[in-house]
Amino acid sequence: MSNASSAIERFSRYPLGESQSVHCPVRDVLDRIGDKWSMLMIMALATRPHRFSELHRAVNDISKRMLTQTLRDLERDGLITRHVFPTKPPGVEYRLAPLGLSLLDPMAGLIAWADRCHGDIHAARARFDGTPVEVPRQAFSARSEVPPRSTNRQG
Amino acid sequence: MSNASSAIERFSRYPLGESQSVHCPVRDVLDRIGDKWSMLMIMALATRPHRFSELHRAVNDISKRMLTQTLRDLERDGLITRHVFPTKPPGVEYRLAPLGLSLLDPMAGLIAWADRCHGDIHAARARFDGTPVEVPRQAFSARSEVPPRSTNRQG
DNA sequence: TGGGGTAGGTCTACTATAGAGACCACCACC
DNA sequence: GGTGGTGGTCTCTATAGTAGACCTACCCCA
Repeated sequence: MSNASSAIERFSRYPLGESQSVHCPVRDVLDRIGDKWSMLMIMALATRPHRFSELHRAVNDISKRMLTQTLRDLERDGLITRHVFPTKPPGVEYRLAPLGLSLLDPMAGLIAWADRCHGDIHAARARFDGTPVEVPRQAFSARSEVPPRSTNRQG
Repeated sequence: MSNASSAIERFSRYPLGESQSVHCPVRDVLDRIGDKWSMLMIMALATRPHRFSELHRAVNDISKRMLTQTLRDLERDGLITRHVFPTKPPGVEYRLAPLGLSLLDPMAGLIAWADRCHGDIHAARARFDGTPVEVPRQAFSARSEVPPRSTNRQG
């Protein structure tokens, strides 16, 4: 947590709104790699190049459609490259481009955090789900007709 | 890129498939903070506590519905806390919990990367969109009836 | 010689999720 | 006494994601 304060300073420089998204690399990049599959692809490719179906097996709950689309977007953004081998049937290999490689380091920090903290997160989640909401979320509405929303929406 | 290789080693330890997602903190955490808004909220709250409508103004293209939901999920996972002030009308303040604070550091690395590389990403994107696909993506199907997919899907 | 398997995708239909915007109750202010 | 601001919820619609059939072309096996 040493440079968290410098992080704070850095964050405060960015306008987060959509209207300035052209000035906001954060929005720009988060929209790209912050989807459900992109980081998983990068992680899979981090160790070695993968074939299409290898990736499909590695991340076994992605649909082929989303796999194709994610891979294409990643290629479009220069994070991965696509190599076709003229075998029969042709094989296609995906590998990290230098830009994608440069993402590994910052990603590793996030992964490490996830690894450290997912226990705490689960604990907090269990606590939250178990704790009845004594006052309704809607700050006004003091009317007692509305039930406390049953509190156990264990999504 | 100094510890990218250690990152690679780290990544290779994780099973990325859904079937083992209970063993995969990456999936677990990415599904939470890897959505469209969570990181933006964390960033906004990094500098100081915010009221509900302050957050809405800071990230002006989020709907109130998603704002509520994102905030609640973040609270549920122990990343932020929610404080109600008994003013008239009541005010609600959101602030980073220690767990959320600990996320700032790894996030800062990602933000810095985004800042450094979004120029390259845009360049790659323009290059990709400008480059006609000389061979159809579908590796077989050498039939020339299918047009080269018009290549300019400038999404 | 014909059927099944594999490769890398595409296409269509269905479903889950996000977004838009109305609404709520209350109060301060002009 | 109408307007705007408070923190949300609700419903409806649009968009995105999922499941799964399908495609071409080759190989192996019988």
